[in-house]
Amino acid sequence: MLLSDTPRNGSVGARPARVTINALAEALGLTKGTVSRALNGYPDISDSTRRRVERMAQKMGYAPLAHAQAIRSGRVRALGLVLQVGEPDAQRPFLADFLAGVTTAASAERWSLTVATGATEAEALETMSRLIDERKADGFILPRTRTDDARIDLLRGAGVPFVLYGRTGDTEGCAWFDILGEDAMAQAVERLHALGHRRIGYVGGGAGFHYTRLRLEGFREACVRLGLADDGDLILSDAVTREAGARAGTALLSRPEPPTAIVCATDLAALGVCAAGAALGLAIGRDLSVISYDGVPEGAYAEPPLTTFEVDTREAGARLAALLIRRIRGEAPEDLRETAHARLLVRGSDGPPALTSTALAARIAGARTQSSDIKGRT
Amino acid sequence: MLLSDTPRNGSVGARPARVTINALAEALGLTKGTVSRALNGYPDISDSTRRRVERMAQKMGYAPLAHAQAIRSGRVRALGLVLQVGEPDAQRPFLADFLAGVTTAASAERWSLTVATGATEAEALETMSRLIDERKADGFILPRTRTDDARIDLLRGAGVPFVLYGRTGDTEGCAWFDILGEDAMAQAVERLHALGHRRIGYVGGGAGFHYTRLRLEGFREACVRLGLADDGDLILSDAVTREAGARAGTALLSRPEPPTAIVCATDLAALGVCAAGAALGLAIGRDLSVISYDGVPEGAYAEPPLTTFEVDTREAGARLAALLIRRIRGEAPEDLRETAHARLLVRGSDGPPALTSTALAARIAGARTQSSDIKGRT
DNA sequence: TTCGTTTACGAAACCGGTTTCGGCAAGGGG
DNA sequence: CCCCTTGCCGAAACCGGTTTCGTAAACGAA
Repeated sequence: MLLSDTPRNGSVGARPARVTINALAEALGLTKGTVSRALNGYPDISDSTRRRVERMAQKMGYAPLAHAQAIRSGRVRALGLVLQVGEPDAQRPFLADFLAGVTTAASAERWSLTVATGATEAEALETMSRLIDERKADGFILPRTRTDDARIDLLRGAGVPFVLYGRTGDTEGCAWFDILGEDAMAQAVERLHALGHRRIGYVGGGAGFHYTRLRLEGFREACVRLGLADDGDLILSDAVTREAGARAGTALLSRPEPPTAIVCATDLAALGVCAAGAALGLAIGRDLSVISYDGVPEGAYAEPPLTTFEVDTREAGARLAALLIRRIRGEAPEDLRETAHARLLVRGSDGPPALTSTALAARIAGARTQSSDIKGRT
Repeated sequence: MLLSDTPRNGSVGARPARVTINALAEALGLTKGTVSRALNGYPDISDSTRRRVERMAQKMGYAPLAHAQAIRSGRVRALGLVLQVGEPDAQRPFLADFLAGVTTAASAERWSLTVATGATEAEALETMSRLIDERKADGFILPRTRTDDARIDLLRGAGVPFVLYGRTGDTEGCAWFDILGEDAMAQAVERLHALGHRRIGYVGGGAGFHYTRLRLEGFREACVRLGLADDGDLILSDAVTREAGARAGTALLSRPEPPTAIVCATDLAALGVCAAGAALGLAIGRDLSVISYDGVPEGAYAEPPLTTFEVDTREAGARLAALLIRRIRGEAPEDLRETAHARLLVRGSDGPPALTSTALAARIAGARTQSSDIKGRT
């Protein structure tokens, strides 16, 4: 043919030929149809024959080719994952762990993982369509779910199985695994309240992502439950980068009655808040407490190290893979919904308030004057 | 059959049937064999027919199923990538970029990417064998190559195409893409020399990885060329974590004649070196200069931000994918070797030396006494 | 005109599995 | 003893492609 082809078996190291179902059948004195049925649990095969086939398959090291099976069954035994790169993403440092979880769980069932990417949402959708068209995956894991998620619409429409990492608005036909971020946020408030904080600020996550909504709800619920003023002024949103976190932190600390503690929906925002606080001369963990969520590695090396809720991303990947395989095998989505808890990692960024809100406001005002003096001089 | 199967076309949204080569052939009044040959560039098809087939294929949206092609051709149009997780890895923050590069380039040729993981080298090898057995990939990208790499032996033995991200000891049959880390290290030395540094230390990378050897060579070559004392005492190795970097930094700064600048093979080690220097009361960028390599995001937020060599990981992934596809198509490995340069990112961790080595030693000795005083007190 | 080559396509085998169908033999009931 | 099940397996179709082989028609040369 025209396309350049090199037979792989050049020279000496010729690869040993694969054991096919035909070879196996011949060795057993059976037909390949019988062998196939024996291996796939058909009821019209005697137990003795089935055992004989299985033993011989084991002995000869027979493993069916997924793509050969796929031609008839339509299943390639592959999970699909389309990553949307190109926007800030707190989960990115954990990608390797996530992949480890997914692939390990998939391997256990002899499934594999097909990964693709898209720079924008539109591109991700397009990529997903292509993978569906080419049957490169039997189903998809959808990370970073939005309240209103176009990927879900696409897959629902196409009738392709999927499982969410996160929850979403319209749950019909959705299977998912999620960490209860709302519980973590509530727990953060409880902890700060117990430490003596009475004005607690909040810096939320990215707009549109469902976790943002849930975590804010968790924060609010705990505030109400503990009788803390539900002061809308202390709640800011849409901070997923250090820079946005710093802006939000500065804004919160500039309030007439600033919070003595700030809960953040993401570590990156929290690192920004800490930087903003430090820039105002505050000792994080004393003058200002910060608790956040994610467990990014950098948090451990921040000064002070970040108190945060850690997520077992690897386990999440493993659960998602297992759920998706079951979903592809036909189980109802309603039966495939799991949640887990984040684990609090107590480090150095929180503690009893060293100052009251009023005293804090004075300190901050002082720092501002000083810093503008400095600015004036340089 | 026994295995639970749900027809995907439940309810209304039944997926439109795929366009098969048979449907296409029928629409054209040709046989599927002819259509196949027309689409695959066989010479025994007239130009007019070929054009007619291509137009109709376009119109009907025909795209062959990779796994159906694979059954005959043995090619699944998939690249393989086995990640070794579970050990510290400076490249991890860039995994998403790397995958973006690989998958984008692969998609352009209608290839996909199969990802798997292994916790240890043995597990990674086993996983790779499984992928080969099950033909889940036609070839592999090997990241983080070692001077003596077991994966290369495995793939060479099995006759499976591969391409290295990095170079290796025995280059026979190897295709690769690599960044010239040795040039970066040499450039770092030149820069520091030009700034006035005369005693420059070095903290190397992980043992066994080929980049470690190359970067050290680059450092040494530049030192010799510039007439700097090739003082073995100023060279330390095997630091790929912050902690190891801190230990190495402390060790170098404890020398009788400490270096006024330290070049690091990895950013993580450099962050540790900076922390160690700061702990000794040194102003990084003045009392001690540090230049490293990788361009990890945290480097930009360190205090001071790290001067480092940035790698275009996404482009690397794209190049590797393109090279591997060509390799799988039969091109000779010797023709598939590319390199690129890292880009210097001048930030705040380097500058002219504020102190001589002797003065620095005195400062450090002073800091040590003071700190042990403090330790004694607490 | 005739005969040997090309050209260009059809027909069918093939890849490695799965699934349907049909039938033989053993077993059970009348 | 016969008939009807039932159990169990072989035979063959099938999935969606690729590749080989054969051949009719067009073409070129003698």
